[in-house]
Amino acid sequence: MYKNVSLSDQIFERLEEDILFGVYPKGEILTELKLSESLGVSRTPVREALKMLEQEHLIEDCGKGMMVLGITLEDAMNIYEIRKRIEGLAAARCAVTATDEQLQEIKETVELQEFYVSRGDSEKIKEQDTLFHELIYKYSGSAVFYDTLIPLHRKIQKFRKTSMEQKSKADQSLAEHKRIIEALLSRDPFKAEAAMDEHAEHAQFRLADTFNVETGKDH
Amino acid sequence: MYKNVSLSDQIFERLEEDILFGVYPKGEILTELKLSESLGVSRTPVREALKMLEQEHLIEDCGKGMMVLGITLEDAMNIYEIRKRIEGLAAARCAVTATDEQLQEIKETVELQEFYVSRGDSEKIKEQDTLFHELIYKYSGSAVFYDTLIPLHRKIQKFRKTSMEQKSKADQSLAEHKRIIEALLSRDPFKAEAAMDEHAEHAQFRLADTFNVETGKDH
DNA sequence: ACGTGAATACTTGTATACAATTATACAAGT
DNA sequence: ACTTGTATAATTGTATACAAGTATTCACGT
Repeated sequence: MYKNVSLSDQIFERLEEDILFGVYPKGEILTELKLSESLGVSRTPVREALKMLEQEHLIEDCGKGMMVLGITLEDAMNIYEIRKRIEGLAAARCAVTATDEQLQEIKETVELQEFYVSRGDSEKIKEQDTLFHELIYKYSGSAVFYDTLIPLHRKIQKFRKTSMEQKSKADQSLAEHKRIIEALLSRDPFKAEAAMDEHAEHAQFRLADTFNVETGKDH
Repeated sequence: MYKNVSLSDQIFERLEEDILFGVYPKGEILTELKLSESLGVSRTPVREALKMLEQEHLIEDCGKGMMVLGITLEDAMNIYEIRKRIEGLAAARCAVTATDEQLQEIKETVELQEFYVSRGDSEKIKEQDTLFHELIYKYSGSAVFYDTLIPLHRKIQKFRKTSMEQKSKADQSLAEHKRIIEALLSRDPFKAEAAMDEHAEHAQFRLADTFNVETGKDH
């Protein structure tokens, strides 16, 4: 399920990160030829990587190459609106369907996150946060949750990392993860759903606070 | 935003439909060479089509080719669980952000749907149903909703079509679409959200009834 | 100065060739 | 009968060649 060994995949991951972290700013135009030359490979794997980025809606064909779209703060807020509504469900399913070993795997990410929070390493915190959520999607018992939530969660990694640079926010996030893993370990889908819903809600607040956005209501 | 002209895209659409409708049953193995020969094209576009199908999780690399996964009834039920939670939000946004022309475009699909319901043409009903929902995603004001909901809605088209073969269910669905477009035209996000949420809920019931599934609760 | 049109360069889509990996079949030894 | 090793076949990953379409440039006429 998770092999990223081919050149195409490597290039995809690299470009995805570069786009999400602004190395290639919005509006920049990427062409197969230039990328293949700068990366020292042929057009074929570059082309496949661009196809994947296009499917993720991070770039767009603009006639003279692929234009970088990237992720706006507004996109991120909308992603949280969606996550608030379905991550709890995924967590509830996970509480019921995951094996004990899988729950231990999730627990491990919380412990590592605690370690990195004590060190103030926001990059590593973000990594464990990513793993925590992705494992819950993975063990939710249906690929539908995984496939739907993974791209959303991946796309906001830059914003998540920035939030984690504030100690108080990193502490809050960790505390919420602890409540979630506790609910999962006690096999309580209701508690897991509630804890995850609250986590998503708070994470959105933290994002809004970090970037001084009006949280507001949807309508 | 919507150009599907290249061979890759044509092959993708054809294979996607064939997989979703069971022409290629679950477990069947597709190889680039065989497909390229049977379609009379080179491996390159076939390869790209397979990459897209893999990203949509409809096929999976199994070492000796790509194995067809397809969509199970359980997947479809999970997709409805997700749609129930976020389609209402998309509709609410649409009520606020869509232009009058765009709303007319949506209304048009309801009128065509009514025509096809009177004829009992389930294929055409499904097509207009698809268009109705996809336009709402599209005019929801954020690509995030579109990108998230489109693959989910596409994947269950076979189940939607089967449901629409029963006159009573087609009538119900049409009536619900009418309520939604009415709310959209009155620019009422709350009514639009409520009407869409109810529609998704009922559509799930109709699916469950059609295939004799326990609707149950999530947990 | 401005529009028009042709030539040019750029970019992608597709086909094909080749290399490398992996699966398969089959034979030999225990 | 079962494993092991080897040869063979199948399959994909990557590079490259070529064609077609599209944008750009620049010269020319007005």
